Amino acid sequence: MSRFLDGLNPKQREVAKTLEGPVLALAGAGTGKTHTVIARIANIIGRGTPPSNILAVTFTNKAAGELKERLKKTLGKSIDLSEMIASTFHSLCVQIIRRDAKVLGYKKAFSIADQSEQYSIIRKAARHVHGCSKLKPEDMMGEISKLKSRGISYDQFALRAIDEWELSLASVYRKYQEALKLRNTMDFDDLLIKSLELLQKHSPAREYWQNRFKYIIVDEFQDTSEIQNKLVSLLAQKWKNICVVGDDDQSIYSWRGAVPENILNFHHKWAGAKVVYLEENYRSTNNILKAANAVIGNNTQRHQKTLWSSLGDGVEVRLLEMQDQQFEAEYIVNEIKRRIRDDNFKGSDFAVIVRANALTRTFEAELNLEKIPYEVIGGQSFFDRKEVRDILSYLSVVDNPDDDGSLLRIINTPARGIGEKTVEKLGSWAAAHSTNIMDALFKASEIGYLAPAAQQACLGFAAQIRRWRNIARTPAVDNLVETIIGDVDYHEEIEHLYDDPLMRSARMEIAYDVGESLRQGMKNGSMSAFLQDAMLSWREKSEKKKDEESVKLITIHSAKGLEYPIVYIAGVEEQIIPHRNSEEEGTVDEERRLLYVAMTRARRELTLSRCINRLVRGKPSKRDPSRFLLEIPQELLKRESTKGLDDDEKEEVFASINAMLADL
DNA sequence: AAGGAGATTTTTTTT
DNA sequence: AAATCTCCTT
Repeated sequence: MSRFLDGLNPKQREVAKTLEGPVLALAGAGTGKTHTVIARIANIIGRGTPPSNILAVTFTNKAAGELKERLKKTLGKSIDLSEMIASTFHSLCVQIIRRDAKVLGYKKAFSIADQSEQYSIIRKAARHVHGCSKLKPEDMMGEISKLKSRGISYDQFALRAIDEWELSLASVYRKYQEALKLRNTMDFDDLLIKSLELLQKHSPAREYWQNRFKYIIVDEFQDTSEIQNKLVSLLAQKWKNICVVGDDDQSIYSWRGAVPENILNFHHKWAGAKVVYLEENYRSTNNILKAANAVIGNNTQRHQKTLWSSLGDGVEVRLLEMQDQQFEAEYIVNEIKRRIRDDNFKGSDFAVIVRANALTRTFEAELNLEKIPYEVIGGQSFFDRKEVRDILSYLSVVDNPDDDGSLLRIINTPARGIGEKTVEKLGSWAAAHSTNIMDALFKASEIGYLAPAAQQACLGFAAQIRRWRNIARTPAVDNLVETIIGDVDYHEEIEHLYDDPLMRSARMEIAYDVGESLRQGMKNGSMSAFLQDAMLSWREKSEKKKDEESVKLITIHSAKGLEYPIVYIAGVEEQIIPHRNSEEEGTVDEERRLLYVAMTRARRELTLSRCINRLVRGKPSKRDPSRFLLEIPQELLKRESTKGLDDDEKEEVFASINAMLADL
């Protein structure tokens, strides 16, 4: 018996030791899923399989990194895991595509379009399609993305379009794809589609990857899309050693094309699959589980699972009923502060979980005020900052000349006399000569209808780009970011944007940080790889490692898979959860799962909170408690309230709570 | 071309 | 409330 199976319960052991053939592990929240997966992989390697023959697909790149870390600890330093692929579907696909980009008709230095670029392409495409110019690009993008995640091409969609609108959409879809192709760019969906296409049509690629992956593990299988399922099925076709792990109760990404049917039907698709239920929860106390089970029990379409734990009942689940969001934040932050100071807790023991990013604002303000270190996970962050985006666009322009999107972003940032009119002319010239905007920029002198001053500006910028491109081929690429910042006088842009000198230096710092990441990235890959990687994991990369002790502010979606000793779920109100856009039949179930996911993050203490009044987009509004609160047996909830108090009374309540806590 | 006032709209969630 | 867009002036 392998030593890696020690300390697993019988069910977990079943998953970790059944290496041959398909395995489905239905693992409830907190049932030691990751632990089991690690034991399984360690077991595979322990029996002599080289790590390069293993593929572990996780939901985020961060999870992939942690998986490898923990595996390294389990196996010891002597085992080299660098050839084992642990990544998201999207990162895996980038690797598959990069190896055979030419076969697919892309250049190796392809770019990956982020959401804002997707929107801008859609907007442009829709302008010329009858009836679409008024529609919101977000809505169209959503529809198109859904089609793509089901593997439906624009041709297929056009053929079965049932009305005018669908025909128009098909046309936008087509234009969108063509524009991406011209830019040598793929969007997130394309990464999956093109990989699948490659594997289906190009047998050398298929054989290479099928041979390579003798053992495949897919985590969070409930959140895979149709195309992801197809992809992984194809990859596993040769050896059929596929182990999927997931929990239908935690399926919260249907809006991104996830189909829970993948996990519900796995054992039909893979005949003879071993199905294992993991139900013993090692994370939460029974009071928390009882409340969570009560909520999720209201969903009908699910694998019946009942989590239980041997950790005892623990303290009661609380429900705070607060006057407004200001009270809510003060009450919770005050409590956190007190308990850090008096009860020997660290900030990192606490998480405030919310349905939507915007709800973290009040908490941020309050935590700032109380000088408690905190961290917003997800949200707006490093790679989303203008400075980072700008610099990455410069690099992308150097790396992929077809990337019109990035070029347009920085063509006049900082201002260099290439204004709107000029850009428009460059665009039409490029279109007329069926080339990219970069080409137009370089050939500005041939464009007669360009103003002389504009021509000069274009040629000047083109010369700079040429220079950077030469540098990119030399070891001096390590300092390319600094060179660019100097050449374009990016300081000017920053000075222009911010008046506060402190802010200015902070912003410049951010820009230079990209230089550091580039240096790191160049150590083990090309600039293309660095940029592609940045696009796929910018959220995770943005987390500053400084504050291990900080309170976490986090959305439910980002909190999936994580756990915290003490959890507050703020804003448990109608319109928020279930969200106002998800009140139709069928979508409420997913909202319920969201609350379930949030509740099951808690290890020791769980506090739900709702407000009576809340400012919604600047307007005060009366709030109703979430319908899900009524699904929790009331005797499980301990209520605390600041309903209808004025400021003085509020102070009193806080004081008495503090006194009470001090006594404990 | 660039800046600013005023109007308008809005992510729910993320690879 | 905040971010984005429109239109207007310089």
